[in-house]
Amino acid sequence: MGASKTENFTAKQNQIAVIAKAMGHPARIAIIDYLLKVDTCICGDIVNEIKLAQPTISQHLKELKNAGIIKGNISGTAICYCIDEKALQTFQKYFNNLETKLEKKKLNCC
Amino acid sequence: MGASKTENFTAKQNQIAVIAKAMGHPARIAIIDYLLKVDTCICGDIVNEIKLAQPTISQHLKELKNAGIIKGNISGTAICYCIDEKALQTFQKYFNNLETKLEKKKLNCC
DNA sequence: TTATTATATTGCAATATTACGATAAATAAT
DNA sequence: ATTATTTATCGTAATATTGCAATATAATAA
Repeated sequence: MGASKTENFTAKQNQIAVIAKAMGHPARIAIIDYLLKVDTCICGDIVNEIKLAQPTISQHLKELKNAGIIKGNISGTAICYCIDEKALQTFQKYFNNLETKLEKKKLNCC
Repeated sequence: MGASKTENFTAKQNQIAVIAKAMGHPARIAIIDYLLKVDTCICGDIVNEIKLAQPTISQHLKELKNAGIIKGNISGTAICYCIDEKALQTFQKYFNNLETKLEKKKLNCC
C-alpha cells in the first residue's frame, strides 16, 4: 500500500499526525531551529545553513508550509519564511494534555 | 534517494525528528491515545479498537517502541504495552523551549 | 531588453512506509 | 500431546519520501 488509512481515525488524530509528520525529518527540525534562532525572517540562507541542495530545501519548506508550521511572504526576488504559530500551538495543546494524563496515572503500568 | 542525510544534522535534531516521525501517523496517535485512555496496560485489544489488521498494528507498535514512546511486558500469551515517558519528555522539553523562544520574538515577523 | 538573483517545479532514481495475507513462535488450556 | 490464543515475522504490492540535476518562473538590476 504505502498510503495511510486516514478514514479510520478522528480528525484530531489526523491533524496531530500531519503536524508530527512534518516535524519528522531532521532537515525540517533544523529549519525550525534556524527560523527561531535568527531574529529576522529568513529566505534562502537556509540553503547556506543546511547542507542540502536548493530544490531539496524548497521541498522541505513546502511540507512545513502545508502543515501550517511556517508561512512565507514574497519580498522582492526572495521569499521571507517564518514560523506560523497556529499548528505548533495545536500540537502543544495536544501534548500538554497528554503529559497531564500521564502524570495522573503514574505507576499504574508495566 | 529516500534516505535522510542524518549526518548533516545535530544529534538533538535527529533525536527530535525520530520521535516526531514516530508520532507522524494517525494509527500511532490513536494507539497513544488509547494507551492513555485505558487505566490498565493494553495488548491486543488495540487491534479491536483500531480498524487495521493485526500485523499492521504490530508493526506500528514496533515503531513506537523503537522510538522509545512505548514499552512492552510479556504477560502470558499477551504482551502488555504502555507509554514510556522518556521520549515524550525529551520531546516536550524541546517543544516548550521552542514555544518560549517564539513568544519572545512575537511580531518580529512576516 | 538582458542579465542576475532567488525560489519553485519537473523528472527521476533510490529507498522507506504502509498494509495485509500467510505463517511462525510461544505460552496457556484441554 | 493437541489445540487455542496472542503476537511477531516474512514476503510482497502499492504508494510515499528523499534528494538532486535540470529547468522554469518571477522580480529586480544593469
